[in-house]
Amino acid sequence: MGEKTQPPLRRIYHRLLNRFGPQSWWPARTRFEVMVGAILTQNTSWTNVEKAIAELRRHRLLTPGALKNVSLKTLASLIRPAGYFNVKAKRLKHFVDFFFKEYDGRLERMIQEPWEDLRKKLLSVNGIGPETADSILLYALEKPVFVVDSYTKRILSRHNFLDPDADYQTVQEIFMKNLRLDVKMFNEYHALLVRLGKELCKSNPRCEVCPLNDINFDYKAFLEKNFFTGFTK
DNA sequence: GACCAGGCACATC
DNA sequence: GATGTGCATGGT
Repeated sequence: MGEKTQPPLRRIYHRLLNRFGPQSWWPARTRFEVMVGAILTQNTSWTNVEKAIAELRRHRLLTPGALKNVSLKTLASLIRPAGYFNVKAKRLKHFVDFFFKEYDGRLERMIQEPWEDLRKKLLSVNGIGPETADSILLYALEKPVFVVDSYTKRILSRHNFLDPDADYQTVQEIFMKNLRLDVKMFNEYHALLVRLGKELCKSNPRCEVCPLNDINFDYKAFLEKNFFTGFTK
């Protein structure tokens, strides 16, 4: 595709907020629960994750200590509804092991670390990639990091602000170099993009009713380009 | 029954 | 470095 112009990030944000209202993320009772949810929701719908979280809660496993002591087998069976349960059970274990090894299982120790250092450490944990790390940083620890996900890319590229296969860091920098590093706003912004993605920007989009439809977006050209090839990006 | 969902690691070229 | 594949359930 041709040259991309800089997306009007403030305008987009206010449009979304005006249309959908505050999303009050992350849906969780504790910081630790946010971190668990961040791993469980990898490539998985939140409704399925909720079922897994409910099971963990029912078994009183939503604390670092309890999760550390439960067997891998039991853990996997409880998080079944979240999908990829064998993989995710290991990932949760890797994460709690890391949490105890680095911070003695104490949130207050983790949260006082500069987020740039913490981010690097999180990324070194097997099973934690950039989106999961940033979700933990922003939503569990309230660090000013912008979370990029597939919806973010899809929405920006549909509106021709982004190459569809731009990498994570490129997309993240668009936001973090052009907005105030504001935890509350980053929280809301990402949640709003997910809301837009779920509601209107799915594989069968109705972009003519998208609240961003007049922001650098040629709906007719979009349809001509994508109608026979699918809308997945 | 196909397709999708708030990714990531690993193999292979 | 780019590209492909396995992981798995539940909703539409």
